[in-house]
Amino acid sequence: MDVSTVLHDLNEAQREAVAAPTGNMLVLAGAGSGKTRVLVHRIAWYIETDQAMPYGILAVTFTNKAAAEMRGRIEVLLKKPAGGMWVGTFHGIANRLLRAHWQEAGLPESFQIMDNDDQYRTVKRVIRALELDETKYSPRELQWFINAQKDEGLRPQHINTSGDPEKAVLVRVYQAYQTLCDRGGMVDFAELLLRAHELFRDQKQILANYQSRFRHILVDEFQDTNALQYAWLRLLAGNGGSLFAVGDDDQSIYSWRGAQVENMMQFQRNFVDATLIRLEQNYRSTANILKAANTLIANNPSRLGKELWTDGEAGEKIDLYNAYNEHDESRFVIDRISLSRMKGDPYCHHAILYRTGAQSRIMEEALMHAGIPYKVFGGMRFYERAEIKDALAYLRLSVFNEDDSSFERIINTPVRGIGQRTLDELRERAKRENISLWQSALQILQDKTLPERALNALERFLKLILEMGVGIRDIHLGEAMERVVKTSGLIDHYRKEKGEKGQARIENLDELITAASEFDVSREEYSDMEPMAAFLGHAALESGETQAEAYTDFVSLMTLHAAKGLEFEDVYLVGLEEGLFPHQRSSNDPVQLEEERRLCYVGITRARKKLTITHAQHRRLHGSDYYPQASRFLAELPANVITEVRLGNHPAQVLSRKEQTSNMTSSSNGMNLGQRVVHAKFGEGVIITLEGQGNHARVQVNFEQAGRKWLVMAYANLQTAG
DNA sequence: TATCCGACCTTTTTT
DNA sequence: AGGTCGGATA
Repeated sequence: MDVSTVLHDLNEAQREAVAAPTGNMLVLAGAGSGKTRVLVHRIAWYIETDQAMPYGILAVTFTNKAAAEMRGRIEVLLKKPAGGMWVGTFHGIANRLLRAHWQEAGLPESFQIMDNDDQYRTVKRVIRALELDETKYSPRELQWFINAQKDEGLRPQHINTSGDPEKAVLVRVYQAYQTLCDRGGMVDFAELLLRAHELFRDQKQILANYQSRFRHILVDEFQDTNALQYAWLRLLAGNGGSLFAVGDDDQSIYSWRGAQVENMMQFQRNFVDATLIRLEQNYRSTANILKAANTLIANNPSRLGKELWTDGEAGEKIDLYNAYNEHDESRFVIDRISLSRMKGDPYCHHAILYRTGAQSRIMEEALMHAGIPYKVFGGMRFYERAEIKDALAYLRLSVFNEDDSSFERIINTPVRGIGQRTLDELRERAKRENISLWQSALQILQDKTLPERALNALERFLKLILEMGVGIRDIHLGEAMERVVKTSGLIDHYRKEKGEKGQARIENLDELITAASEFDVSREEYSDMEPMAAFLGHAALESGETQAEAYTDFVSLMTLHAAKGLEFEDVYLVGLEEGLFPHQRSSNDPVQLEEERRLCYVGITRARKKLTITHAQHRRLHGSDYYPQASRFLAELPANVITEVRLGNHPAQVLSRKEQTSNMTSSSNGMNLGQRVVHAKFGEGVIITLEGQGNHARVQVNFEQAGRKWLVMAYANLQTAG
């Protein structure tokens, strides 16, 4: 292939980035500016100009999907497989490193990867073992705490509790959790990164080897990197390497899970020779859509700065519809989609994007009612399903008896008469003797410290696992999986579950057997792993992308977060209301508010041809009524690219009588939702929530001056106003 | 020991 | 409103 092919079809800024001399570079790539294209072409450029072999290139992404796409596009461009090149997620690459250097990393050879759910259960076990009050120390929060520490690269001993007894407890849980993980050879997601970082930091020889191998490192979505990922990259890049980082600070929407946009600013300080290139020409959206996006995001004070432009058409204006309520909103959206479809646009050109997952239901109902095919993205993934995790736990336990978390998961699934008493005894002894649950069970069987019944049940369980494990490492993965599913009793167990759910679970178990038989252990990235470890790692790290079946036409429904990186002809951005978007929990903090705005920016820039925004005057949420104000983001959009949609027939007339009456009903106190009231101290406001009856009735009022207050009707002495 | 009921909570999600 | 989780109950 000719080098010119690599530079062909690129704009000036893209070409500059692709053909820049080897060195550190930060590419500020706006939405739709050909970010992946630049990454892929940069790699091809290295190879075609003989600056690098595929063997010397490392490309890192955040999702498996992005990694797969990148690899695919590179191979298309090079017209050959890119053997020897590492393309993967941070976690996938960390896993690969740790499998190859498990000894130096201080891990057992076949360490297990825990997913979120495994981690949650383990944290919970630790809290119980430490006899802490679960209501005071919630497992969720502790899990979050532990991950936040790891994301910062902190081990328990590094954390300064500075005499804070509360924090000391958190650290104690972290410590106990880590001890438990280490004993069972369990590695959580953050631990993968932490160990990979420590490996490079502490093993100079290993680091030197990889530094001399990967002279060319490329990172996608750089704005999403956390402290640890960036530190790891810096170690690997060292002084002589070249780090090509592509990102967009305006699309940083994951700070709440540790991503640090500051890494982009930091990059230029850490790599003083680094060049900065901006990709601002947009190939996706119309000029009107870009104008809206640019104007909105300009309200964020802390940006690197960038303005998208296109040489394409202005396009249609953005439609804005103020719905009567959420049903009217969904009806409006679905009517529009039907109309568009009649004009010849397939359903798959349409996406409905929302802030919170709870908003999908109303849309789904309306779509179902209208008989429009749709798909909700971002539900439970294949390998996260209970039945799949059960089967994998059997597999793990049969291979590695000491795996406590698998033991806990399946000891009584299906129910086999092993109850709380037995479990307590098992845990108690395991803790006392500092042994695994399996060993604890063996001892109990020997000492007969439980009633006959329980002992029998326990013995049957151990025998089952032992028999299951005979020679299981030596047979094909598919056969192993089949044996596990067939002998575990899971099929019968799930057959008893009523409804279609049980049937679906059994089908999933069948699919798991298929997945195991078809799993390709010969892939290059698994070269340092045993087949079983490779498969289990795959199950944890690639929890089964919710992939659309090919050749089917459907409307896509997803959260704004899930929409990042995607594009659609027609985008419906729904629920643009204060409290919902920006979300209540972000509205009080300027930093979080900026992130909400970036989220809105992401949403707007998903649209190619047409953007429609909706908000409702009245919305039922978590069982109570809200009369939200329009989102502040609407006021930040330029008026000259917006068309306010007024329907010929007023929405209220479309409502059924039942809906009208239910919405008009006033409470027993003569107060209505949305009613303006006066309070002696707080002044004027609007009732936004009504709860309870008579003397117990409480209202939430949004006061113009004093903000939101909860008041008890019996004491508040509210007067109606306006 | 298994099942049922009610209290509680409710942003975003990848690995 | 709807799902989850833990405790109470049969």
